[in-house]
Amino acid sequence: MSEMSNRDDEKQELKTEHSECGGKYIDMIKKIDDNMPCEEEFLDLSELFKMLGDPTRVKILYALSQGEMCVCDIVELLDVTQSAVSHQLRLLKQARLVKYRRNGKSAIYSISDDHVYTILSMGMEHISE
Amino acid sequence: MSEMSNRDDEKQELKTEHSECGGKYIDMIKKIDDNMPCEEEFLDLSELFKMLGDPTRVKILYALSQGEMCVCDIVELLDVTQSAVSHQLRLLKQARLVKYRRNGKSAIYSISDDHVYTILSMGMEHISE
DNA sequence: TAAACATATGAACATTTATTCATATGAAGA
DNA sequence: TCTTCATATGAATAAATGTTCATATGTTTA
Repeated sequence: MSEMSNRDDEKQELKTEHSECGGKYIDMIKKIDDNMPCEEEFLDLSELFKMLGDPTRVKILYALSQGEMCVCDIVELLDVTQSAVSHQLRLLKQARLVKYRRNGKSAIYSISDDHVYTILSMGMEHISE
Repeated sequence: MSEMSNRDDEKQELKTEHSECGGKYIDMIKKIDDNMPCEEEFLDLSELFKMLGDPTRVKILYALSQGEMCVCDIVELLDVTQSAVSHQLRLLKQARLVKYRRNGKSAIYSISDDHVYTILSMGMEHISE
């Protein structure tokens, strides 16, 4: 987790006492606490995963991982309403997980960067253990 | 996404027609559809990410990624109620993302496998782009 | 065995979230 | 310009989720 930098300047004072249970771990805990990523970082991280934490969105992302396509293609591929797809695409767009361009009447969506693909694959690998 | 096998035997008939918009993509869509992972697979996948899609759980997992620790250590490290931590640990345990053992009065929790760590790191990398 | 500590859990509550339905916007073609 | 197709969006609703509070369970020690 070396990528996690510590941007939290107003970090809380470390308690000088520790409950009995983990007495021997105090130093370890203190060290971890000093390097804890800040609240905002955790929020961003969970926000990212939250986007992947819905069947419809994960399907959409999987579909797009195969190549860019328009909304009606997605609607046909998955068994989801056009409206539902559109709503979810908006969320994915806001989260910058997908991008889109207009082509005539169509809106062509695609995965915005390779990380998304990688994370999905990791997830897939995990669940098939 | 080669890890995604197709376990869905009762797959829907492919529509023979396609709306005008993506006419030229028909073959691509058909090919993608044939290889779509099944519903259950998508459910499992989104379920996994859902577990990572909450600030408290992500914090807990981050803490545990630094080493095993007991509940009260986690409570101290994060700024969360003992009850909230316990509830979330139960979910994480159900999802097999963490495991635990008892040590006297304490319950020592730890990350159940390396994938979790890897996925977290990927996520971190993504949000700091 | 009684008290203290560590953790777990059920119920209640407030919030968030995803879908649906109806409709609006926007682009292309007749 | 009128119609049609493709997509977007607002409001409403139902369901899922996370926290809190109170309390239960389980373990150690006096």
